[in-house]
Amino acid sequence: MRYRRSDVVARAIEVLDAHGLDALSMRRLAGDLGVQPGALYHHFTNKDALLAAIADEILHRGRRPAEIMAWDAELHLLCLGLRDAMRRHRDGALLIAQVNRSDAEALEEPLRSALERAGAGAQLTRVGARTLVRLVLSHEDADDADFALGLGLVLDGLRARLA
Amino acid sequence: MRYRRSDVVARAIEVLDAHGLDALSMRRLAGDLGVQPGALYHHFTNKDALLAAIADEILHRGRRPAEIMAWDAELHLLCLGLRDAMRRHRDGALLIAQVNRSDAEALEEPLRSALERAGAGAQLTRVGARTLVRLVLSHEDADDADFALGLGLVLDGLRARLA
DNA sequence: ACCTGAACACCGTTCAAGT
DNA sequence: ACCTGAACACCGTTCAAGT
Repeated sequence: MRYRRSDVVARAIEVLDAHGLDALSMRRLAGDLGVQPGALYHHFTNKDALLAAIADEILHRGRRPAEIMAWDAELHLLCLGLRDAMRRHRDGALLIAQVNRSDAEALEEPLRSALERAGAGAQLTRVGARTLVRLVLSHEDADDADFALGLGLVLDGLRARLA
Repeated sequence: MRYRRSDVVARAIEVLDAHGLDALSMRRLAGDLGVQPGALYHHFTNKDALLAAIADEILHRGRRPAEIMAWDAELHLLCLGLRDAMRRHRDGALLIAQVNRSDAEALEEPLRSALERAGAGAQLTRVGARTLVRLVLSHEDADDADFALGLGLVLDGLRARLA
């Protein structure tokens, strides 16, 4: 048997979409790939590393090119993009939230730079980016109108402090 | 061996505080209580039911009496109370968030009634309560000043729509 | 009613040994 | 370098049988 690291991630995403995060075990994945469980540890130091690689793949698929626009419009767009990337996969929000607990920087970074360009101080940048990311991650189940309203609440608060 | 349902919950909270949510297994808990694993299933239908009972206990310990005050001050106080209850226990936010995924009503209800008294419509009540609860649950790690700012952002948005 | 004993069907992870 | 085989140390849950 021979396979690449990226094959493991690709197959893992298929398992995720078809059966959910609970079914995504190292043993099952190894079985699907026709390999012994221990073999996966040659490509990933542990399960968290595999989940991080999956999250990375899911998020990079949903990347959009940077455009020049107002800071609040950019934040809005970034949040919608993150939401879309999550929602393309079963348990996407659950997976991203789990990975985000040990590495919050990656997801928050684009939001931070938009807030900094808007003239936000260190605290408002930190709290604004974190609040928006967690809002997206925790509203996977909400419909689009409810999500837009929730996002609007936070953006209003930011506008009141940055206008 | 003889013990009550409440003994199981009490001991579970001790395990939680001392060793974290990962260490809180049915088997370990049974061992601590000097009982076979299967015995716990006479008091709780499954592990989720036990976790729900623990969450219930943690939240009821942090209950405060209702007072007459402005709706935004009440929302602020309810969120602080929820945050305090969570933070009294190791992995408190993680536990509550997990239980909240299958039963969101219980936590949101007090916030909903405050928003309704403020004259919010059905959508704003629903989204406002959900956003605030999830904000609290996702900011366990933030310090008090950052949390207050994050809460202020959302409350500003609500005020802009309810003033 | 409440618990034991024992099983069933799983996990993540490690590691000597093979190729 | 990459994988197998086999083990270690765990899980949640069920259920006949005992008291």
